[in-house]
Amino acid sequence: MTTIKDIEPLRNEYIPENIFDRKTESEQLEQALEAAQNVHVHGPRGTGKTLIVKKQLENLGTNTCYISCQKQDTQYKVLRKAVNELTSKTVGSGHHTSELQRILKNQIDVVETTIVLDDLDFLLLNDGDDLLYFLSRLEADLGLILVTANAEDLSEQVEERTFSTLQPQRIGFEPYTGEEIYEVLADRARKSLKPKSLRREALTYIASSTQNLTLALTWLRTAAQTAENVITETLTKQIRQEACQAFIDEKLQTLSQHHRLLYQAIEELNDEQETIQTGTVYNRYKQLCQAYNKDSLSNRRISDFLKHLEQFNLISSDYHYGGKNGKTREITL
DNA sequence: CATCCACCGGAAATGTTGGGAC
DNA sequence: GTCCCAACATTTCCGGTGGATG
Repeated sequence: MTTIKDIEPLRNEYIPENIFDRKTESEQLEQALEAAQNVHVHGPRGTGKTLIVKKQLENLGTNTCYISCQKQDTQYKVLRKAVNELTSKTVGSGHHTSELQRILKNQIDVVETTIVLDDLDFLLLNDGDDLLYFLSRLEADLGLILVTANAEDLSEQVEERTFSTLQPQRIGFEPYTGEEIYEVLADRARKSLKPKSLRREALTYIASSTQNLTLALTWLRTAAQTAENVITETLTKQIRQEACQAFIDEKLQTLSQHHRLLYQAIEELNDEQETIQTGTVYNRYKQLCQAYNKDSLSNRRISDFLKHLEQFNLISSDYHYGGKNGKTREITL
């Protein structure tokens, strides 16, 4: 016995035919693109940025290219991906960045193009704004959609001259309200679940518990997979932890094993003590590496990895220098 | 007020991988 | 193969940082 008719609409990657929420933002985006303006889309995680942007791409008359900077976190990788997607050429590694720049430029000169850089935070953090500078210098029909979850004001992260050339129009995404979450969940549930397999209160409970649509969907999906034949409020309450865990696992999956060990170290310490400092985290991480027979990375490197976890909202940290406290308090979210 | 703690984060150094030309 | 050259991941080095401590 199962409640699921078609799991697809409950997946995070699913792009529905019709999107009835985020109307204002969609229209803003559409207008900006029609006006050949660059756009900076900003908002917390799980507010539908990626979905809206992808949906807009479908309706665009130009050559388009979607790049997630979570994976493509250097100028070279982004260029390579763009070249591979936009042109007939395929390039591997071992080339000059300038060579890829030239290929891309030639392509864009000929065909009107729109490039999305999703999760641009990661690229900026890892590789600076060299790529943006290059893109801003192209005198061609290139539309840029820059998506960030953390960098609220791009002018602070990007060099003055680059920013002033790009002049991106900023479109802000606010967190979903409980009603909006409810609406979306209900819509997805209609498409994916068998009739009468879902209690209204279950949805209400999820919708009132989180503003993050990705988490809400993961939660509903977990519930659907667990339920015997009907998803009740009680069940959704019961599997809350499990759903959160699934949500976290999904995020960690895109990162390296060292990130996962690091996260595990923080989790363990979080159960044991109140405040956690970087040093103790690093020591625990090293122990875990030993237990799993893995070589550990240096603390300098781990410091960067902690930033990655922060970017994903997996941990939050208070930075304070000096005193007898070094730097961080990590709290699982 | 000087000193120290315990880490931050930039920059250079090192090691690894893959590409193209010969 | 071999040589040289990039990109990239990671390490090494080192100059801060500012409240706590004496």
